[in-house]
Amino acid sequence: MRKKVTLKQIAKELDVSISTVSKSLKDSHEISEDTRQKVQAFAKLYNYKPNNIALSLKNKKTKTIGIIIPEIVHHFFATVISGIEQVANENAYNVIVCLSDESFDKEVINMELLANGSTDGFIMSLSKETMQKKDFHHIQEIISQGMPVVMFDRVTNDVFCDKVIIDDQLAAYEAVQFFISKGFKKIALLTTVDYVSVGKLRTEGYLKALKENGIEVVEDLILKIEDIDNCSEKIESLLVNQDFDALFAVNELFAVTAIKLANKLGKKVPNDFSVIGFTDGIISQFSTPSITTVSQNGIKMGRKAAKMLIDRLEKEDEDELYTTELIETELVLRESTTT
Amino acid sequence: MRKKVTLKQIAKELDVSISTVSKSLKDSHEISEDTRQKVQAFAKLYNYKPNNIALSLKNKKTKTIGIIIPEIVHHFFATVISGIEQVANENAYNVIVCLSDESFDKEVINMELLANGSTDGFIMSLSKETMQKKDFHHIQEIISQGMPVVMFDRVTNDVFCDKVIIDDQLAAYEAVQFFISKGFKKIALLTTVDYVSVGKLRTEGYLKALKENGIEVVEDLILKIEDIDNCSEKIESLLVNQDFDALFAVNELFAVTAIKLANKLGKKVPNDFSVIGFTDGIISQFSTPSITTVSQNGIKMGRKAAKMLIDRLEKEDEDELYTTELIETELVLRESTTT
DNA sequence: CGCAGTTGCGAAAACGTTGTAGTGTTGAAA
DNA sequence: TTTCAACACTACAACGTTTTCGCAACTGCG
Repeated sequence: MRKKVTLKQIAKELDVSISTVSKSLKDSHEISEDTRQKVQAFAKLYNYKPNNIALSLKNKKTKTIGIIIPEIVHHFFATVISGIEQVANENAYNVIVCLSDESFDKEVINMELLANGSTDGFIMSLSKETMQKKDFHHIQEIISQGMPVVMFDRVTNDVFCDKVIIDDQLAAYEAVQFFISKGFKKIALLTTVDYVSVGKLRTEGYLKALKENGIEVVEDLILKIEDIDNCSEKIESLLVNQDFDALFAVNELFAVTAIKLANKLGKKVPNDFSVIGFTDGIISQFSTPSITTVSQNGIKMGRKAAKMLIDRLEKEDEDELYTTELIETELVLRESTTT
Repeated sequence: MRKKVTLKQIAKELDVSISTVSKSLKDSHEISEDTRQKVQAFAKLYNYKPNNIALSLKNKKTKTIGIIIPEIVHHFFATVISGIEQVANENAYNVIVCLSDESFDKEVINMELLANGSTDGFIMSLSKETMQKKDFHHIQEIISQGMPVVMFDRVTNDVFCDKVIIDDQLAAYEAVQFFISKGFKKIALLTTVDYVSVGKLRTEGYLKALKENGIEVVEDLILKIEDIDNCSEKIESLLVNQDFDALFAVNELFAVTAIKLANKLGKKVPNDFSVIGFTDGIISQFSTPSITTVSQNGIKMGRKAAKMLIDRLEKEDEDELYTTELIETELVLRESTTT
């Protein structure tokens, strides 16, 4: 076994000082051509690479970004990580990923762990439990220590920091407008409970579109779902008991579940009713019929978040001007809507 | 802004030595009750947490696992990460993720970067390019430096290290056996080019099942696809020109694509032919019809890999006995096969 | 020959932590 | 009165790196 070689060992071997070795490798003019070449040759031979940990300690910089997300087995979050990783890589940063599993405690523990020197900053999306508790002390604490934080997608107004979101309300509004432009008036909504910020905003967009077009809001057409894993029954009862010609779902799981249940009940999408989902994931692309959806560009979101964080890290003067960037969405037309 | 407090600062503030502070916080019996309490109270007040980087440097351990995978926007890899993360968390390890993007160079760069002190070991799945080039020097190098590596899914026999794989050949064999037990004799295969180890093994399982049952191998029923993004044409020509009553695909994308194209051509699954895919991902669950598939338990695979790595890290005596663990697969029956 | 300037290198501090090896004071036993 | 242990604490080295400062030896100039 050939352990990693250090400056000290090279120095000893060549009978020079550590400083000389370090300077030689950095092509310092203080060192004679002769010595420089000798050291460099030796270093190359033994494949010397400086120890990152030592560098981090010395420079008080880790060149590492901490990512805290609720789940990784979720296409949207995976794409965001992918985007972050791209920009991180371009800027010689590493990415360390922690999962909160939608748990407040895990979110706190992970952040505190990483904040103790392991990362230079954070990019995060709040866990459900955190949003419900509205407890953001752990984040405030980290920001107050001078460590930059960028929040994306699931954000809160209670914390001042940079944010990257899509304009959820506008996106939902446009989706519903699309329905209305097709002549649909009875539009159902499948959404989440209100503490999920994005669900709430999308609901607002839905309501706004109806109001602006003078369409009455029918409460029975709005289904707020708490538990995503057991949503079938509720959706089925909506399908059975209500009459509508279009359905807007705030995520793709709701959309595909509704379509599957409709099939079971002998209704056909889009013939009996049209469907628009949210988040352009695998499901929307590959289900039959494929689902028209509000595409939320995760890659772009990740890239933007990473850019914001790195900008702040590399900029010396810390201006307190936090910004919130909006990532544009796009309605991707597929088979679940009539043309 | 309240910067992180260090031992030195506490020592200065309380007018004691750094050692005293360190020992007080560790409840050393060398320190008087009085001093201990004073220090601990102060540390708590200022929310002292030891600096991970300094600890890493001192202990020559980072408590961090490096993960190198080809892609994160891929449900299977996401589940593996999830599994790794679970075990890592249980053992107070962190997880640092790097993406090779299926590129050899990125794989090398990322590994070398992380190997310079950032991680204690690696869990990785080879990039396509690496498998094609059969160049594993970067991995050998890291292992020879005494850093443990665990490979999963896309592995190679050319590197000696711990491995976690599914029995690809057996799994494919069983899937094809299932078809044969249903009376199907004309079984098509959608597979990858041979340098992708899993594709090759699954192909072998297919061939073995046919042979054992005395079924002639028809080359025209076997389609080896190079480029996953442009597979439609080739699959379509298979569907049009060949006649078969069952189709086995080595991943779910091939499976769903075949089903969609069949639909377009007026053929129905499973009425006209049955389909079995590989990898129990989102697509298989939510496509219509949902797809019978060989379930590859990513979580379990990740957990196992993490356990193997951590075991090796925590065990002092390094035995050179590398093992290869097999994760069992399961045929999940859904709508794409006749019952 | 004397002085300043250059060249080539080394010593040491710093980053934050831990643990070993002292050090000085007190009290009790011989 | 001496000796020794116990106590409570401090100094220092070490992990691997970078960088500032200092110190020789040599060069060139007057």
